[in-house]
Amino acid sequence: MSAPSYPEAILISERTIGRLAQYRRILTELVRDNLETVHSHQLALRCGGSAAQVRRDLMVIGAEGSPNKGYKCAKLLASLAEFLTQPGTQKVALVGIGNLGRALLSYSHKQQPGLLIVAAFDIAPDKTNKVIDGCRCFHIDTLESVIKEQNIKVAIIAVPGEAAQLVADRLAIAGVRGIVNFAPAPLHLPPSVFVENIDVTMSLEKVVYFAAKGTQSERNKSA
Amino acid sequence: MSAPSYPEAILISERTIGRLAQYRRILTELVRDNLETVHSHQLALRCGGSAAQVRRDLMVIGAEGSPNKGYKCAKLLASLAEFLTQPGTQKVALVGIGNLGRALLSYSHKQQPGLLIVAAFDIAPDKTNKVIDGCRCFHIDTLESVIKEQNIKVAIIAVPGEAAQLVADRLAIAGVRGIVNFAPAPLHLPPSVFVENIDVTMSLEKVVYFAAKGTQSERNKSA
DNA sequence: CTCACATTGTGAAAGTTTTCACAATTCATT
DNA sequence: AATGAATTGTGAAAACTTTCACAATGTGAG
Ligand SMILES: NC(=O)c1ccc[n+]([C@@H]2O[C@H](COP(=O)([O-])OP(=O)(O)OC[C@H]3O[C@@H](n4cnc5c(N)ncnc54)[C@H](O)[C@@H]3O)[C@@H](O)[C@H]2O)c1
Ligand SMILES: NC(=O)c1ccc[n+]([C@@H]2O[C@H](COP(=O)([O-])OP(=O)(O)OC[C@H]3O[C@@H](n4cnc5c(N)ncnc54)[C@H](O)[C@@H]3O)[C@@H](O)[C@H]2O)c1
Repeated sequence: MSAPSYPEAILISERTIGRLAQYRRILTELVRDNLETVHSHQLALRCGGSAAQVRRDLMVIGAEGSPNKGYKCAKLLASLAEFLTQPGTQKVALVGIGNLGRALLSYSHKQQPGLLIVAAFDIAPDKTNKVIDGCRCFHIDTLESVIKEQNIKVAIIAVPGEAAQLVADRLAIAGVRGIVNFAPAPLHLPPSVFVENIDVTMSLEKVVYFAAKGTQSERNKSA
Repeated sequence: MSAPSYPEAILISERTIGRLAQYRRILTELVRDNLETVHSHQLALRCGGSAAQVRRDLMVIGAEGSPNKGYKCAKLLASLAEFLTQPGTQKVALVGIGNLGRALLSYSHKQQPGLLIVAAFDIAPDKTNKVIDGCRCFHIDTLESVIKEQNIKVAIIAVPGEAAQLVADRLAIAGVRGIVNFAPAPLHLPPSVFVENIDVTMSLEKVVYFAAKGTQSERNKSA
């Protein structure tokens, strides 16, 4: 017996996972447009990377293309979808129904296959106990019970910076394993919770800097 | 005489610039709270990095701290502000007054010292020729003239993906040198224009992946 | 005044990510 | 069938980023 002692599941970098998600989005379009096959350099063009990088990324999920013909769109899309976990499957919670929160609700709602925000929370009574863009809005007091009831594992934080850590702690205790954080404050959480920060002000300041000084190529990318 | 032939202005990485912007934000708070000095490890805690990294970052702008006492908050803030170009100085344009665009307008408006959105554009007549959150909204047809008139160098794109490249081209021709792009499409522009992509869907998918699989530490960060 | 200590500044090591470059493979055409 | 052109898969190099670790340096206590 003894656990098979896997070759220690090769861990895949955050960067690579992000790009794989992009490839999925692109392939969804290609398949919709009835494209049969696609070359690495075409994918590179559509995501802003290099062909070599596309091939390397696809290597990690064991995708196979054929020389001179490239990758089969449908097959590759299926591989990516399986690898990344089906979209639409994951239920997402939103905390903070302010200006940004409402934009995200309308966005989630519109996305075709995308991730779905199924519950939103706020502390302001006038924002709760209603349905916005098809999503039920609850008072923050019910956060734990709703998250557990619906077995939600992913959340988005869109509350003011001062409230972010408190909200994050509660989410983590309620069982959330991954958070997208829009508040400009670092979250201190156990490493079992994955956090992705989106800091719009920081991005703007970067752009201001490089717009003023000489630019720095528009390489790499994305949040 | 002869131009001093600078030691070839050491080019500073995008990552570092982003963190310097974070330090500035943190220091603004510290100064507001009348803190005299700050240690590298305190800054690290408040931005989610390591003390060594903070020191290395500050090194590139030639900041000086004193052993055992750390950095002088006021002086460091001044150095950062000078290095990054004064905030509030830079005028920003917004293209796309949809759900996200309006959230950004209200945000810009609220930010204390922050970057200021001074002109917004949309193609829909019902969104233009009014003032939202203190920002004048114009029809997209007037983009070139307004941008040139106000000498705007930085813009935010918040239009649907299909329109993004077209808008970007027009911005670049009008003289914009840096763009924050929220549309999930890569922009192909001359390298003299700096582009920072913020891809919310990609970030969410990353979080979904790492929430499902074992996590990957909440290291590094931000957009 | 001297000592013990906390902290900076930084060269060098370690780690990570991207790019290069090329053999192997497939397909279209002759 | 053989040739040539295009493209994949991937080891190895290059480039870049972070961490380590420690000498140098102020600071405050005794
Ligand atoms: N608006 C933007 O475009 C934008 C862009 C980038 C980042 N952000 C960040 O996103 C966050 C939200 O921004 P916003 O513009 O939507 O602000 P907002 O003030 O419009 O909305 C914040 C919402 O959070 C709610 N809230 C406050 N404390 C709470 C708590 N403890 N629990 C639950 N809900 C609480 C408020 O009632 C409000 O509805 C802020 O941290 C902001 O810095 C906003
Ligand atoms: N809403 C979100 O939370 C969110 C999050 C991440 C990314 N995004 C992306 O940001 C962009 C905008 O999202 P949104 O939710 O605000 O969409 P939206 O449909 O609410 O707004 C888009 C706006 O762009 C305008 N527009 C369309 N074509 C234009 C053109 N050629 N020139 C000028 N204006 C034009 C429309 O009139 C509309 O007002 C999209 O690319 C979306 O994928 C949105």
